[in-house]
Amino acid sequence: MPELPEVETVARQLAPLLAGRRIKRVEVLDAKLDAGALGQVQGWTVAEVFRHGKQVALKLARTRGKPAEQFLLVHLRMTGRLIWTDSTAPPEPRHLRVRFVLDRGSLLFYDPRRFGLLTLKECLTDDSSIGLDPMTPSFTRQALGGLLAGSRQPLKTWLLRQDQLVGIGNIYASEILFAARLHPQRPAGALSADECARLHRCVQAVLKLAVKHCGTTFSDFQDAHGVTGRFQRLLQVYGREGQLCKTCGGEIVRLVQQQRSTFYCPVCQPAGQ
DNA sequence: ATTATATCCTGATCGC
DNA sequence: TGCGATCAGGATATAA
Repeated sequence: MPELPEVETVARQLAPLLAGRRIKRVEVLDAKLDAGALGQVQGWTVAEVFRHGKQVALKLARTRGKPAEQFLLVHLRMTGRLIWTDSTAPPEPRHLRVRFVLDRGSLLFYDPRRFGLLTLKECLTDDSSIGLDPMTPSFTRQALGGLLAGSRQPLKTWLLRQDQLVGIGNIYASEILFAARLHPQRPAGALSADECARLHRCVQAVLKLAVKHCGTTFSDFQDAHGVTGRFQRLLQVYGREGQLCKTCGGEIVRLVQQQRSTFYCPVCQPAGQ
C-alpha cells in the first residue's frame, strides 16, 4: 500500500543512485508488463527521479543522436518494490518482474501480486485526469474547499479519489480524518469553513510527518534499500480496531466503506457537525 | 453526471 | 497438520 509518503521515500533514495546512469539492458520477466515498449529505454540515461502522484517517475534523456526525453513511470500499487543493487550477481528471482541493468548497478522491480504498472510517457503535464498534489503550494485551503464543494461522497471515500487529490490511500485517509477530528462518513461537500481548514492542515501535516519517517511499513513496503518505514509506530487509528484511542482512551472502531476498512475513534470523530 | 461495485492478483492468516 | 476460505487494497472498467 505505497501511498504518497512511501513513494516519496523511494524516489528520494533512488535519485542519487540513478542520476546519470545509463540503462544498458532491460529484462522483462512478466509478460503482463509489456516487454516490447519497455525495451526501448535501452541506451537512455536517467536524468531525474521524482514522485508523480503515487508513481515513481524517471526522467530519461537520450544521450546519443537527436536530443529527446521521455518518462518511465512506475506504479507500485499494492506490493511493488523498486530495489537498487550494486551487485552483479543474479538477483533474487522470486517475484522479480523487471530488471534494468545500468552502467553501474541494477534497478529491480519486484511485485508479488502483479498489480504494479510500468508505463512510458513523452510528457507528464498532458494528463488532466490527475488530481492536485497536496505537497505543492497550489494545495491551499481554498483549493480544497473548491474540490470538496458539491460532493456527497463520504469524506473517507473522497480522500481516496486520485482525480481530486493525489497520493492518499487507505492508511493515510484514516489517519488524516482522525487528526482532523472528522467522521469518515460525513459528506465531503458539507464541511464548515473551520472543518475544511482543519482537513487541509491535517492532510499536509500527516503526509509531511510520514515522509519524515520514511513512510509506513504495514505489510509489504520497503524502500530502495530494502529497509522498512517507521511511521507505523505513529499510527493513531489504522489497524487498531478494538484498541484504545491514544487521545481519549475510547475504543477504535472499524468500518467498511467501498469494501475497504476505515478506522476511527467515535469519541474524537463524532458523527454530528 | 455522479456514485457504486466487480475485477485483477497472490501471500498471509483463519477456522475447522 | 493440512486445506480451503477469507482478507488485504490501488485503480480501472463496468453497472446503476
